[in-house]
Amino acid sequence: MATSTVENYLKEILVITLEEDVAKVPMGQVAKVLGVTPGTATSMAKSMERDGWIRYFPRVGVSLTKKGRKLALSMLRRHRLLETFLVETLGLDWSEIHVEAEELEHAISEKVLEKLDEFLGRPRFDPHGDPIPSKGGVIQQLASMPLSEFKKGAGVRIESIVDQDKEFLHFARKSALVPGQIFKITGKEDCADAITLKTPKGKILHLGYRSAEKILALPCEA
Amino acid sequence: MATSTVENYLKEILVITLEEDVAKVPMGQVAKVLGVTPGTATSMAKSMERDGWIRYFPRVGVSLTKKGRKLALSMLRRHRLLETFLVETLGLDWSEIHVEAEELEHAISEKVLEKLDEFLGRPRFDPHGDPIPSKGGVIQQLASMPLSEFKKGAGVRIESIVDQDKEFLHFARKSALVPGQIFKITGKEDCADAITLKTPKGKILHLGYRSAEKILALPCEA
DNA sequence: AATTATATTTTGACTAATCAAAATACTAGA
DNA sequence: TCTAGTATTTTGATTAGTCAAAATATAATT
Repeated sequence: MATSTVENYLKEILVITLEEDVAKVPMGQVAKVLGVTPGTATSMAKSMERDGWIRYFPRVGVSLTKKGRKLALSMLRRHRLLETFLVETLGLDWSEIHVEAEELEHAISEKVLEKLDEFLGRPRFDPHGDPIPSKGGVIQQLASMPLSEFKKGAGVRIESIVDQDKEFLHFARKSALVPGQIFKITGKEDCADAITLKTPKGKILHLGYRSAEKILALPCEA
Repeated sequence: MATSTVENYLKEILVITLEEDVAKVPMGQVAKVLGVTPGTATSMAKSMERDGWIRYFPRVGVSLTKKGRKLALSMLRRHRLLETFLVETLGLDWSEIHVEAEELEHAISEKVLEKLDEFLGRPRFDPHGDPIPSKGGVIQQLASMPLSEFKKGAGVRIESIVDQDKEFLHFARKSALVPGQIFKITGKEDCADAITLKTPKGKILHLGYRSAEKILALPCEA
């Protein structure tokens, strides 16, 4: 039914809606995340509205219809299950899986996906720590927030890394900034825009705000 | 470089070349296996010649260039490794894997494929019994022939089923007509176009020539 | 050899997805 | 409120892949 281009648009619109908790995503942003010119995004928006995937509000933005959200969630499920497979089963590097899953998600059928899910033991989170939508399209929303927004002294558990940049992911992993890892925020200096973290084992880590904003965490007992 | 449409054309042209051992594949046949009109096949042939994938001889047919053959072999490798994965690892039904692999083969990268190959233990044959081309593009050619061409009394080992029809594959499996299975040809009646097979365990099976032609086998001690 | 049948190619048209660049609408600052 | 800047939409063009149907070439039969 939908082409893989349409699937990509839907998925990205969903991700923005979830991450920023907005109702309508402006065309500029759509164009940016999809790597196309704004004009292209506009014309896609029109044809996707014609086909009932989204609602298009000229000069404002787009939102998903029920049908569109359903497919978008299914794409997100595919993407995250595939990432899990690539890491867990095939042992690919954490920094490589995004691009690979991006391709495979359009080619894998529901049937194969279910078998894969079963094979992986029905995981609920992907290697980045992001929740995998259920088959029925339910996605667990966590109240995580960027590391930069926690107060000094807080205990945090890393939830996910909101950046697909290869180098940054590499750095993150080397620094133990991986989902599940627990830290205590031992220092926070607004003027110097620096945050200091400490693992339970006593290892110390310094981060700038720019980086700290890309790391989502949940409060937890440190 | 190549679109997945081009990849499909190349793979099908290769398969025909291997199976029928011909140098040039006529456009009608290309159109048929790819499920497009003859006109489409012709125009694709021209653009693929322009891009150096094939040689096009008007009113005669097409053949693969070195570059085209290389990619075609790589597609065949992907296809067959994926089929192996779908059966061995995910436990999909033998009759379903062709269509699934057909999609996935265009989306899987060399890197992921190598990891998959390793994970599967570098298999040399797919579930149909067809040889999997090596990474370097070498494909083992076996001197198998259709069941219908063996003489009465001959021992045979099923090599592969040359048919992707779901129903036929289903029937074949139910009748133990699977790669590796050994039979003895206990009867052959040209007029009635019937062949009788017997398993080492004594089970008896009757086949018409139409079906026997679709089953490739190697001679072996029964 | 003439005619018929079959295979192949041409032609003209269409859809999806894209870009560049011009036109337009909105927003925020002076 | 007027203006300058930014975001969005239009316009016109391009490429890949496809079809239907007409035109043409080749092969087969009488």
